[in-house]
Amino acid sequence: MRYSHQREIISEIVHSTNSHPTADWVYGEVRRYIPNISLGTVYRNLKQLTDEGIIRTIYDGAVARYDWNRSPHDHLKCNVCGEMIDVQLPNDGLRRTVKDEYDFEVSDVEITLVGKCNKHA
Amino acid sequence: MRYSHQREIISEIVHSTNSHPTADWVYGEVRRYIPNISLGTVYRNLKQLTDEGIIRTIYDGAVARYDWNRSPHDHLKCNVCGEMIDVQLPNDGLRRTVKDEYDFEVSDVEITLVGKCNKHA
DNA sequence: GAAATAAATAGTAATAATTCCTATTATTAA
DNA sequence: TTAATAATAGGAATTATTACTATTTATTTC
Ligand SMILES: [Mn+2]
Ligand SMILES: [Mn+2]
Ligand SMILES: [Zn+2]
Ligand SMILES: [Zn+2]
Repeated sequence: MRYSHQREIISEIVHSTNSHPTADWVYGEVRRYIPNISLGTVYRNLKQLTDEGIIRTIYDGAVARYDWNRSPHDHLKCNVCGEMIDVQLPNDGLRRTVKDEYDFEVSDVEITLVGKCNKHA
Repeated sequence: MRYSHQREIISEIVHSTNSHPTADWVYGEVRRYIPNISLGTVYRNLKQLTDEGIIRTIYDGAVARYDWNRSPHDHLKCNVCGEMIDVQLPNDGLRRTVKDEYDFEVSDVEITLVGKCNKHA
């Protein structure tokens, strides 16, 4: 994977926010710097960055969102303001439970708690 | 919501399997009983059944799957055979953690553990 | 530093999943 | 039975994403 200006900007933009942006939002931001970039280029690079482990892809319902935070963590999703908040929840218990009770070898834990964030009383 | 034959069959089909089927799979099955049913009807009814609380909609990556099991539960997803297995994991700890540490009011807990099921040694 | 090589791009077409639209049909209440 | 209207089939539209291709650009070689 050789250097490209567009990938560099895309990576910087994803790294600049905690909002877990969608491809479309990233596209809008990149255009401020590269007005004629194509949406396909944004998608291709977001995928490449994910494959290289530079960012993470997460799913919010049916749409993909991108996350600069690669360390294992979970999310709180506020269904009032839509915000996705990073949290680190203990999951050793869960891992052990499924290993013991279901003989299931866990490689990845995905936890999303949906509800109301503290901005709404 | 008044009675419809198509909705009845769709509901029965979702209730007949533990496989968390996609809309397309349900469509294929319903056609064995109602050959000229339309895919739109399948989607509309799956949504209505979800809204009425008769089934649940869950997301596996970007595609919706449907689940007859309405009681709160979690999923193990085997990335070898693709199976989604129902499990009940304790989450009181998680709820309390986010309530205390983030002042976040949880209404729904979504946990998916990805890995390898016991069918693969 | 120019030429050769091939990865990356812009622009656009294609696909997949899902929703919307509308004339017709079927369910239910009177 | 009839009237009111929810639901349907069939197809068009939408949304998110991927694929295609001629051209551009980064990197390597001389
Ligand atoms: Mn995150
Ligand atoms: Mn389930
Ligand atoms: Zn909020
Ligand atoms: Zn398996």
